Amino acid sequence: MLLLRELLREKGLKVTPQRLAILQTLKEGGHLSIEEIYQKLYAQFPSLSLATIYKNLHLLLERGIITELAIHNRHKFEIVKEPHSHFICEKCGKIEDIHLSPEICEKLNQKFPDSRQEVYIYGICPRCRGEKGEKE
Amino acid sequence: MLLLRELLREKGLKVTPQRLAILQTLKEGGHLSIEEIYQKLYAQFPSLSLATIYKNLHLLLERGIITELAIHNRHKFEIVKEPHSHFICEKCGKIEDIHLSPEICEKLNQKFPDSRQEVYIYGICPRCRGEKGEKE
DNA sequence: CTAATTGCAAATTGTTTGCATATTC
DNA sequence: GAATATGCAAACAATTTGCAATTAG
Repeated sequence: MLLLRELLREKGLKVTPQRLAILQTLKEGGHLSIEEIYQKLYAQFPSLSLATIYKNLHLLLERGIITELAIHNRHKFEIVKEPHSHFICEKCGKIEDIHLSPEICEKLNQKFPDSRQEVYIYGICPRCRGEKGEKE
Repeated sequence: MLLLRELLREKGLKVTPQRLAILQTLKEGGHLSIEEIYQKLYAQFPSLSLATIYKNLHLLLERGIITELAIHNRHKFEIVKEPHSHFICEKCGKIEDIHLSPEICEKLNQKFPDSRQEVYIYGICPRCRGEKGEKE
């Protein structure tokens, strides 16, 4: 289990309540947009400014503490963790971490050594698929 | 070889010089951002407005004539063609179409039936890797 | 105490909208 | 001629910057 304050110190960043809160939110929320982070934090930090979030996300990206997902035009961020891919439901918009099978990963790595693969799978999630009364 | 004007008519869009130019540019350029399209067209169409490009790209997306690539935060567009993936050079930023091996495609389709996969491979392209005098 | 961080307001950049004019079919 | 498209300017939204006040180490 990663201690957020240590993570920050390790990377040479000061530990501030705002930073911890941003990381904590990402940790809980999984994949969040800037606006979502702002909304979630507004309750505990009415003084928190968007500028601070922007500045921090840039810093955290730079230091490799978080990554940015390119889900079409909605930027999402998540804390760096083990390599994984993403499934995006085209109906409800939910994003889920998925793990490709070892064979696929191996094949990709074989074909593109020394590279980083980002795989996005767009489809309908089980929940949306299964629901009888169409949600929308 | 696809005739752009027919493509437009098929989809119920009127054929205008601006539209043709935008499509032509995309066809030649491969993957272009809005700004890039604008730059390229400015020479032949000094009157062309960004608003027109925005409006047209939305329409073309809607009708499935073009697709949008989510390359981190730089939106790129390209004309719809056979399924393919993209390689992005982290050094020079070049984007190249790549084709995954049939085995990988098959495995992905098996694992995620009825879905669309977007695969981005980030690495250093041969040109950047090979050049002795570092470009930057 | 020093350097980094915050948060405001202003500046900048990116995108969308309304509407009068022009164009396509 | 009717419906659609263009392009301008204005509106709106997203992101960045400068800076004085505050905080972490």
